[in-house]
Amino acid sequence: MSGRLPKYKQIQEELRYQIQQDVYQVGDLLPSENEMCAHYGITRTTARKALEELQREGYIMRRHGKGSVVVERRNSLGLLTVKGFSDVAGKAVRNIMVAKPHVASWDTSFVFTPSPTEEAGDCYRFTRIRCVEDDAVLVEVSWLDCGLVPGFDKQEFVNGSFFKTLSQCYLIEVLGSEQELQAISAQGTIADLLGIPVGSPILYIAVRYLTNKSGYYIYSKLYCNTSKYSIGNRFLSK
Amino acid sequence: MSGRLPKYKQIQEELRYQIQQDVYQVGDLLPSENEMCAHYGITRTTARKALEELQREGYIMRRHGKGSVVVERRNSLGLLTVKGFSDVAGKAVRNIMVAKPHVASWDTSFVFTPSPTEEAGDCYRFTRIRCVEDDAVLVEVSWLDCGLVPGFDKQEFVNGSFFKTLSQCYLIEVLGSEQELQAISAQGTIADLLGIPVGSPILYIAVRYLTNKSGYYIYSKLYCNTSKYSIGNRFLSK
DNA sequence: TAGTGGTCTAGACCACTGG
DNA sequence: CAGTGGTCTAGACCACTAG
Repeated sequence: MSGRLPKYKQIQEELRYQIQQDVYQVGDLLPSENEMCAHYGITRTTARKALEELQREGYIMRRHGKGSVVVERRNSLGLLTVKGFSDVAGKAVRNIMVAKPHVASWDTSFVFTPSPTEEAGDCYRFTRIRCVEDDAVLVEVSWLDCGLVPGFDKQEFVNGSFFKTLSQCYLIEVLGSEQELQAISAQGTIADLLGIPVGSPILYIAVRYLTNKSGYYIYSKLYCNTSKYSIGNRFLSK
Repeated sequence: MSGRLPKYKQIQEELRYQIQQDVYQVGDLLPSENEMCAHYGITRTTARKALEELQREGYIMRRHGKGSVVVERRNSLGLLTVKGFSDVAGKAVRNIMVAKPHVASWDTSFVFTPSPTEEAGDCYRFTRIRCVEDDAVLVEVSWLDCGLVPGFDKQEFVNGSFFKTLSQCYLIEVLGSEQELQAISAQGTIADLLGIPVGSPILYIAVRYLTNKSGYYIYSKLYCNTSKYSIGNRFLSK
């Protein structure tokens, strides 16, 4: 097992949890790097790494000469982070499997063209709807090479999570993703699943996930009704 | 002058330039960390910092035990990086000022509400269109507090760049941004400026830029025609 | 001025990829 | 196996912020 997390990650997650639990509230300063060193018995390099990651995740803002300030978290869809859709702050999220994984052929009408190795064989394909408080906000169609995940159509999802299943059952880790965003008009099935009129503007996101199995990708098409929940994003430079 | 760039930044920019110039092509390996240490006379920490930044920018992909691989750059809008819209790989980008900076009142119909300090006074407002090869793809309406940039309506843009002007004339640095994305239908003026039929689905992005002047922000509304150029994005974890 | 984060050095051990 | 990147230590000097 690769098992144990690096120290900086453990500390990062502990701090993130404390922010989520309001131990540190918006505007508060996190402990300084030196205080963290003393508290955890680590060096500044490790403390900094944890804090830099938290900044990248949008939980804090670091200011030279001042410290690490907890920043306001927006009430919008978890977005585009690598692992996809997860937390809409404080709201109940539900997933509905519309079409269970089944063998299909590759869809070619797509921004990302499958690699030749992939296109030669079949793929598994499945469709889910993501709801926030009973509003269907996202239709997600995903597919991946059959060779990558043998028996995937008979495999139960671990905790209902696709990525957890990949990691725990197939040792596949997602290293990153590429996305293309477009505004389009909702058509038949999609409009239907989202419960909106045909022709409504929706956000279409084509995603290609990079995995640790080189040459193999995971593809998703997301159709998102942004009328109630917009897609939030935060970037911090420096 | 704060002037000189840190070593890691210099190296990062040198490598990025070499990738852009095809000195290193897609699929190529960059020099290893140890090779870079020897070549530049630095330590691994510094070399790593440069490479991590390049990875974050989406130029390379780092693989444990293998090296730093140059990855394919997408042919889509420069996107959502902090400094906004810049390079559409290899295409001519042109900006048209539709409405020069002028004094206006705050727009309240907005995802981000101005802070009380801001709302008390007036603001400067201006509108630009961004074209890629003669296609208008983006309408951008920006505004910011009058107190932040005195005389902004009489100020020529440095190199036509809003951010350069802020930095060089007003010592304002952009530290990051928050964005909300939505798919909407194009209405009158916007449809007109983009040269598309009313009702066409477009991408609407509300942006709030964080600056080094605390309490002051810069706001933008982007209306983007994604039918020809989609918005590209890349995330790499770990 | 004291304390903070930003940069950097010079090491070390480990886990992973490839031949 | 040799070489790579991932993590970590124990220092250092500097620029920035705030009282």
